Amino acid sequence: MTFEVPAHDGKPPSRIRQKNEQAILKAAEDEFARYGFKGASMNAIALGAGLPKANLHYYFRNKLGLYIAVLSNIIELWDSTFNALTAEDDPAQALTQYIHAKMEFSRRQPQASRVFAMEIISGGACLTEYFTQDYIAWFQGRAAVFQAWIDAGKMDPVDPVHLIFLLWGSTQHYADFSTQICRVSGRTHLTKQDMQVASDNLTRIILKGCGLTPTA
Amino acid sequence: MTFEVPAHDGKPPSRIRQKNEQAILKAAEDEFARYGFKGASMNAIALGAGLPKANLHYYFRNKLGLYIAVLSNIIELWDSTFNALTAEDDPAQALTQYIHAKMEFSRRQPQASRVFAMEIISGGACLTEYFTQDYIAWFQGRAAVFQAWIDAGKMDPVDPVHLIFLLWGSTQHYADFSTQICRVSGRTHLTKQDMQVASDNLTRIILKGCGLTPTA
DNA sequence: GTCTATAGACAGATAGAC
DNA sequence: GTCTATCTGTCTATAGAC
Repeated sequence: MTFEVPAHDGKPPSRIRQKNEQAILKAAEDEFARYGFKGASMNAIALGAGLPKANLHYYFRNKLGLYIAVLSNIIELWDSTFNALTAEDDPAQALTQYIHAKMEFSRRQPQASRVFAMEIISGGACLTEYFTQDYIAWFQGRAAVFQAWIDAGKMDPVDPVHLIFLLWGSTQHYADFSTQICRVSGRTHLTKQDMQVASDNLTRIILKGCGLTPTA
Repeated sequence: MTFEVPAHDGKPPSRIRQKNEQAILKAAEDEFARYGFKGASMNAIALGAGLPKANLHYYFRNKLGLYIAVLSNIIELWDSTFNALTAEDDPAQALTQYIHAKMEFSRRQPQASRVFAMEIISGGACLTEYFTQDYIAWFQGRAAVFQAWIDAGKMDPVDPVHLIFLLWGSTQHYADFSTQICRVSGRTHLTKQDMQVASDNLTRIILKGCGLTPTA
């Protein structure tokens, strides 16, 4: 899961370096979320970070290196949340928490979700080394948690793999498609309260749909 | 819902014109689905359509005009499917059919779904004239169908608006994120059978989650 | 209607002074 | 570490011959 590409190695990062790298990564996230890898402009990222364009190439080898760095940050965040689920958990409680965590992520870091979405929609060429055999094994291990719940009679025998896609698709939709959601519901942005209502509805339907009783 | 931008007006379209326009629209759909509006290249579209680059500007005013034409085709297709739902329908049967129709759309026209997804993720600037007051009214009318089912005691009192987002997000996920779905499940592409299994699982969970009994 | 040639803007990347 | 100036290639769009 680690394919960070540091521009320079060995030396301990100075305070200036850390601050500038963070500013660049933030500006890059916004630009890549809006235009994807190919459509993004290094010049626009430099402007957003408040630095001359040449400095980007000092901190990151090139456009692709910067893009990979942004993607890595996102993916680590996602995987750690999903790893919290275990076969020993109560499925109703665990799924409620997971849906809530994913929705919180969609609320707080929508740009990160969008960069990932754009990359996948574009064919995911930059993630070929991420989707390794190790990743497939990891995913199957995650699906096995759901299967364990089913085998223990704790939930309906739904297809675990498709349940995962349902969880991912429905929660990320609130980050990736928030523009559409706002327009049709006459909002300028999704508030914390809007997201709470959305999260509750989603939890209610999915839990009941899997034969689970909501937790108090 | 109609903002087609013909490059030339009045005259009846010749056979050559129709054929070339179709070839351009198809190539444009592929290019825009992969790179979004800004990242797409008119040169690549021309290559894909088997025409010199200058001919694109003969048939379409400019890059934006071509993009709008592609987007229009997509949106008309989506809306007509959603319009099929009425308050008089049996909700279980209607939702089953709608999910199936949306999944069929994700299977047969994934590129169209991706162009729309990219546009929304990018902020939907090109769709501002699409999301009018008329559209909001239309969307509320659609949500009212679900509310009618609820008021008639035919289904659980879920939030109709969020149910719609769930239906859209979960079905479009199979078009937009098919790359990721294929990678984690070790497939090269999603077969008709894969999509049938996905559709059945989705229908099962959502129907039960809304307090509906699957139709025979 | 078709296609070659090209204009003019902007892309990513780098050299080299400070 | 920072920043100006610039190189090279690609972008959209168009002019004008056929």
